[in-house]
Amino acid sequence: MAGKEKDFVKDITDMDVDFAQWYTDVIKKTDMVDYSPVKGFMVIKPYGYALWEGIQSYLDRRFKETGHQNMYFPLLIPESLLTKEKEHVEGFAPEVAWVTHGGSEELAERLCVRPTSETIICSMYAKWLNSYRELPYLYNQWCSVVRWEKNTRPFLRTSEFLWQEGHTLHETAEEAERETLQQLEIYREMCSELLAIPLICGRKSEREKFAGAHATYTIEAFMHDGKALQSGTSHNLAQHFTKAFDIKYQGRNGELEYPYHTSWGVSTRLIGAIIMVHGDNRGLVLPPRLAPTQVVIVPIAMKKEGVLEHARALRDELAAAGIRVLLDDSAENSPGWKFNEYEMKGIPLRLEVGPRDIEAGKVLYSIRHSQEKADIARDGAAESVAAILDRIHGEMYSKAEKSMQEKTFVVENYEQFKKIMSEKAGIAKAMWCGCEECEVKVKEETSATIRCIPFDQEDLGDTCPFCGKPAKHMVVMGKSY
RNA sequence: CGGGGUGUAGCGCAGUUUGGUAGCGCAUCUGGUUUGGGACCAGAGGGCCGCGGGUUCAAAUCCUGCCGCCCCGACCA
Repeated sequence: MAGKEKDFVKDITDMDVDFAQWYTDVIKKTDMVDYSPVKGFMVIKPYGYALWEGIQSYLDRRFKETGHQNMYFPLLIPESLLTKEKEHVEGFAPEVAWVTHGGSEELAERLCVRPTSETIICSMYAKWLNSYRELPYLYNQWCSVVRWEKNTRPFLRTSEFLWQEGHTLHETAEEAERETLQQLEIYREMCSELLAIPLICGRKSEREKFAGAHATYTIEAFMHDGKALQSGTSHNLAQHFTKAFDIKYQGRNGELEYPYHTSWGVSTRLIGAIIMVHGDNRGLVLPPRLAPTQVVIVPIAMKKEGVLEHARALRDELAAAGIRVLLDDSAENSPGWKFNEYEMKGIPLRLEVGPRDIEAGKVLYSIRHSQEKADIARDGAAESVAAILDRIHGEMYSKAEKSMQEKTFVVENYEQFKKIMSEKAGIAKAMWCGCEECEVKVKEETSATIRCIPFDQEDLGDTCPFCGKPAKHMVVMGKSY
């Protein structure tokens, strides 16, 4: 870059100089969110919300294909319900918002704004479930939850966030475990197929698991700066809540039984992952299958005869082929301005048509993530564009995967691990003894945590590099958001 | 809750040290010329200088109390 004029506008902080500021610049400049009058509560504007809608429509289809139905449970939960499962209330109490008054009258029992809905849902399930014939219960809800966070950042951690939470009941422990893993797999496929984000999937340590869970499984994504982002979780809750809430049914043998329970969710945090995995110094880079606009057409020298007509015909042809296309024929801004604007907004593919291209029977294209520029024939443009979009998805996934590999290292000893964690974040693969003291010590000294015990185990040695005891599992560690 | 920063036009900022007519860039509006990497000319509109006290002939500027927001930690999707 030295001595060479940048061909884009420098309104965005360099991501390698100040990644946090880069992130804030990107979401503000691309008009995805705005700060509201209440700290930690954000307005999600159309461009940000459209991404959530894309995620919703993919997942909603997958949930329904696997037999789940949507329901809606109330926003407010009586305190007496929240406190029924001991570990759960201890985990969530510090960050719960309370409703204490109705109008000017103080309530006899205060009500919490749901931080998650296990308790209210279990109280209803207890009322409804009678027989094994009704199982499994396969329900999901799309809603928002509130957790009074101390440190908030748009999408990554906000006091209110949008999510979906699935809550299912099953006859057997095996069936519940299968459901838990099946939903995690749907999340993994969503990240891979829709968001072009590679993941490390696995189980959370006892210390990191959900408050009240028997086992928590996670999809961990890794951001440009090397930090991990827990991007979705699926919990096997066993009978912890069903016993606490006295959910019983008459089983096949006539006895009263407690069902096995799962819950799983992803949130608008995924939007933060998209930004921080794919973004660059020009701004946002959106994966083509999710991008609200996949292709933008910028006409050049619009007033020259035939240019606009040509551009409109091209747009109509692409739209008819099912491509989400925008023709920017506004006269207010120059082509250069439009190039920068749509690159900042992360539109995967740009087409340019001007008098020269029309004469040559060609269309110029520019790929957002790679800056690749070339041309395609005007005839059959829709097919070519569809093929390019498909190629972009694969390239973006590979690029993210490569970047993940570059950040990954094997922990040989604690000193080396400490050194790497203090210099930069990274994805550390290590053997681990399985004891919590070791985990806590590493966290206190380096702020890195066990992100998960990956399903894909590797044998890296016999001893835990942190304490020297015999190793039990291979774990992935790192700093996280 | 600790540490750092910041608050002036819709947005981004200068002005505060040393008190004296509230400014710049972008955006907006009008008219015209332009268009292959953020075009140009001419004109116009827009302010409780975060809020409350105080000092002073005079406060964006000095003193004082409060509040908001951002970033970094501890806690968490």
